[in-house]
Amino acid sequence: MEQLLKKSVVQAIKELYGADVKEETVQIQLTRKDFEGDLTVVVFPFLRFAKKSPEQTADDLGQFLSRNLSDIAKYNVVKGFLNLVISNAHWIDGLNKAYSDSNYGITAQTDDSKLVMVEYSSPNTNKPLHMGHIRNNLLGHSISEILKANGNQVVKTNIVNDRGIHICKSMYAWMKEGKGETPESSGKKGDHLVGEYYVKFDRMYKAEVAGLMENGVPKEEAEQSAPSIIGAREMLRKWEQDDPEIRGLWETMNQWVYAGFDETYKKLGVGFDKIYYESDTYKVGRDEVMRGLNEGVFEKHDDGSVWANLEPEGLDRKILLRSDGTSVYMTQDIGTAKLRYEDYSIDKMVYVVGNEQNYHFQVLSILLDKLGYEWGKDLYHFSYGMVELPQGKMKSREGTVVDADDLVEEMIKVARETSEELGKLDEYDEESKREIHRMIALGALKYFILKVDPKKTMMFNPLESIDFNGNTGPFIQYTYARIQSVLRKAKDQGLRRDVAQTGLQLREKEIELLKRLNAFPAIVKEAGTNYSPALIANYCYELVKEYNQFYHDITILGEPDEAVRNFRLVLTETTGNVIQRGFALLGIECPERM
RNA sequence: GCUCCCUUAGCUCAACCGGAUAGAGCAACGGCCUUCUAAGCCGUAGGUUGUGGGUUCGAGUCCCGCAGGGAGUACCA
Repeated sequence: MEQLLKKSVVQAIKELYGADVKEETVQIQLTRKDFEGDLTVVVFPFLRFAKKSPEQTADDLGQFLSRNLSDIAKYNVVKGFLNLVISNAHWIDGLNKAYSDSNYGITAQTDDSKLVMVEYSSPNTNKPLHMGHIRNNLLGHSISEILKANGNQVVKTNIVNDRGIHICKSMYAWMKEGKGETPESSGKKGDHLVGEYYVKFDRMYKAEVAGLMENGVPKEEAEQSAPSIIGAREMLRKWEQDDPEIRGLWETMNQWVYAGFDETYKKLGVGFDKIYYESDTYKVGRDEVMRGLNEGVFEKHDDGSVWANLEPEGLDRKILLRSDGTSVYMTQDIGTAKLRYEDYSIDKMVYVVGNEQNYHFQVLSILLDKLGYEWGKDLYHFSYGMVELPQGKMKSREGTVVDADDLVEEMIKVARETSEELGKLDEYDEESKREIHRMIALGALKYFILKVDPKKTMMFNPLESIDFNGNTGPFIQYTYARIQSVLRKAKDQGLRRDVAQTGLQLREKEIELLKRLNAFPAIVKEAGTNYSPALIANYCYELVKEYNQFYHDITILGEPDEAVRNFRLVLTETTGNVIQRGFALLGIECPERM
């Protein structure tokens, strides 16, 4: 409709004023609620062609459009805004299409679909996942679903940062103080256990540095010469030299962590098509760096470290290999990228990584370009904002984190309590109840995170917890459950549904709802081009708010006129389908009752 | 120091690449369950969009200055 309208406006300007305007300059927006109408044309841009007042110009256009477009029932002019009222038949026709199309709003993949690889999660294997990782995982999963819904082929990938100084720190502390503790012996989840040793390392290290400083060693020297950091570095060096003992311990501890991560991923409902391990890719990266060095792209310092000089690009120098020959983060990212492009014919590479790494990706892109990869500059860093606590940023080492597993458990507990208080599920067995509580808890958590603009820093206050009323996931799930309840009752009464008649008189709430439903495909597209699950979340909220008003004001099953009742049932079912489809794009499930 | 980002109601967030009188939820107060699920619906109150300029028919949105907050700039990842 909007496309058609734009074309007609262009035509109108030509016929009325003899000027050529581009379709892009035609501004169509939804009419504000305070005015009568559905769509509004902004006429200010055309005044210079019309050489008339805004009101007069709008009126000219209004007359032209209602003559030429049958779906325009009437129009009115307020200042420079032309408000168009679209016919009911048009909206009902749109509803019927949505109702009959089991993929309404979704663009199917085809043979020449683009292949998009989405990297997300990418955890370090030295500590458990926290709230920040949850945001990353949920965004990555949702973005993947949204890209699929826009006709792309998507490969979800995870680069596990399983090697490096960080894991050596946990290993060092475990060797020193672990006394052979394992997940089995302690009953602790593997990632949590390893994380504890990471924290222990930090305490050990800080104590050593403090001790050295008390003995008059300067701070910087103390930080470099503390026994624990030297020990950890030594382990990293041995690891890169394939020392069997170190490799054995490393493998054991990593397995503990993977088992823990798998559990958390499963709970969150996220997954991957292809997993890369830094322990495999860093060598490829190291080879690439050496190649760059030989080709004169990088430079070697006297101490043996290898650097990229990015000063010509207006940036700094960046280290690529340490003086002891070990790799840094950047080294492996180069290798990982190369491997991926060898493994897949990638049209677009998306990195879901926090905005604290903006600089890193700027550099990565330049380095790959320097190494001769033409796709280097096409990497897209989906840069999302941090999750902050009232005390500020989360820090794993200092233990100021909201643990992912704890948070999910807490949410389930609250969901169960709320549910039991309301008592609507009393006649169900424990198993079904647990399943519904889980859906609601995750719905609340996921929606809470995904409804905010990914680019923005967001605040989470653990003390206030996450709401289940108002603009929340459970509110939207509740509406879905309510809809299913109506549909079940309709079925019990033997009511059949069929496409609605277009000639019906409609109530205002019904038209509002129809308009919302009509907008869904455009929202899915917009969410795709903007990489924004938040647009889907906010849309679902507005749709559901609209539906609840309709539900409250207007009877469905009690309507005596069969055609009208049928229309309302179609409207109800379609709303339910759109909610479910929209929520699926967010990775949120909808319970049939709650 | 240098670079980038942020600042909207008491709190958490919206505002469709510059459009009409800046919207929701939470918290507060008041109404609505004999009727399709009250995790709902309706209403009241709450704002000089951090601040000062500029650009134009029109600025929360674009440009410049200032204040406050954050991130990056490591032989950390």
